[in-house]
Amino acid sequence: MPRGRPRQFDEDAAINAAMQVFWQKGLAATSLDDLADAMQMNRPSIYNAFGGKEDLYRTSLARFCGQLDQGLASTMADDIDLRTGLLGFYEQAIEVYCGHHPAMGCLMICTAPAAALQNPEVGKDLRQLIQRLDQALAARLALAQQQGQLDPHLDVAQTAKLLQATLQTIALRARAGERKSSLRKLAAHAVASLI
Amino acid sequence: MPRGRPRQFDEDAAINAAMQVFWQKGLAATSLDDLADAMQMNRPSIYNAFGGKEDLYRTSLARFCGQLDQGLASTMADDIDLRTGLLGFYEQAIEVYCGHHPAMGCLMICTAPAAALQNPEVGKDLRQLIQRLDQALAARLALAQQQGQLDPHLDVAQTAKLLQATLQTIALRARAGERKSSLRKLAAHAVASLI
DNA sequence: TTATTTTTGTATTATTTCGTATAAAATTAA
DNA sequence: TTAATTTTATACGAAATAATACAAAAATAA
Repeated sequence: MPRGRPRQFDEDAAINAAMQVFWQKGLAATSLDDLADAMQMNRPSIYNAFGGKEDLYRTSLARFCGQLDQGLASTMADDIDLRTGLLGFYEQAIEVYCGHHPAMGCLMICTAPAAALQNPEVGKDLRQLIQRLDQALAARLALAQQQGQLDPHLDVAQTAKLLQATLQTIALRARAGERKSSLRKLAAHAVASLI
Repeated sequence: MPRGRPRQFDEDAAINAAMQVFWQKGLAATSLDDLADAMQMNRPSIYNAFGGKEDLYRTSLARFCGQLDQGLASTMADDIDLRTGLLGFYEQAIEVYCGHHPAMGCLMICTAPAAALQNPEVGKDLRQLIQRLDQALAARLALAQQQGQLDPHLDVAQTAKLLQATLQTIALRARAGERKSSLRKLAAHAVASLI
């Protein structure tokens, strides 16, 4: 047990609350007062527990992408058919991206690019997350190729990038108001035409 | 000739200056002081000539996308081979997206989504611009199909969306620091695998 | 010349936002 | 019980921002 006065907030719940605000408003348009309201904390407590606004944004980003990662790992496990798994991954993403009214798309894809130049650390996060997803998808494609479930001449690295492009367009279109049904059709067409 | 004191600023140059600022910082992180500095105008003149910040952002957005439109029309004219034209369009976009240091990607794709929920008019602009590009690409694909230059079974509407997805991922990756050479490879692979 | 119109530039006011200072509160360690 | 530690909550001050008021400037129209 730590020594001082116990915290009154739950760290997970607080980060989740912050994440919702950032997801809706982006980094720049979110004030610490907005965060304090949503997190039910006062500003000094936020500074003390999480650092400044950018730190908290990056923490939220990491959590959001961690959840997507989990979705990727569960739907696209090596023992699940590649195409089935991919469609499941997109389906899960669509549910997240369209899970609010209005739909908010993806925290990373829809809000981090705007902040990336003003906040170089965010830019670095964005770059790394894109790279990681490219690599994860390429690795899964390479396995399928090895197992003879994929055209052996397919360029897995480039195809992985186009599969991520599909995820990105789903995120953007969701935030722009496109319907789930339309996004599902798009995902299906991407899988069918790319691999 | 209008009656009063003549304007000291050039409207086109002023909008271009504003566009540069929005392109780098996004809507929310840009203040009217930033704009006044870049446009070499004082704030009351900006309000008078262009309305508030959101109006000026939408004006910048329209101009930016108008320029991309021109690029699309010139590179993908009906009398130019579809694949050649598409590659030319992507090449042109890459030059624009990577034309600064650091690269800024696309004003629309990289900054409008973050602002879309707070500023419904921006959301509407985003939605319409995405739709227009889908339609323009689909129309060009349909023509090529009619001329026997494309698999007649290809779903032109869905393929158009994936071609736009390619443009979007190029924009995002450019802003995240990916190199021109890498983006060119991606564009080439997309064209080769999608149509 | 005089009146009218529009832009310009300075100034002003109110609001937001950030970051921190400070003291009280609540816990553990000694 | 006392000291030490950490969080909480209020408050404060500095800076940024928005939006407008107002008078001077520069043009045209009569």
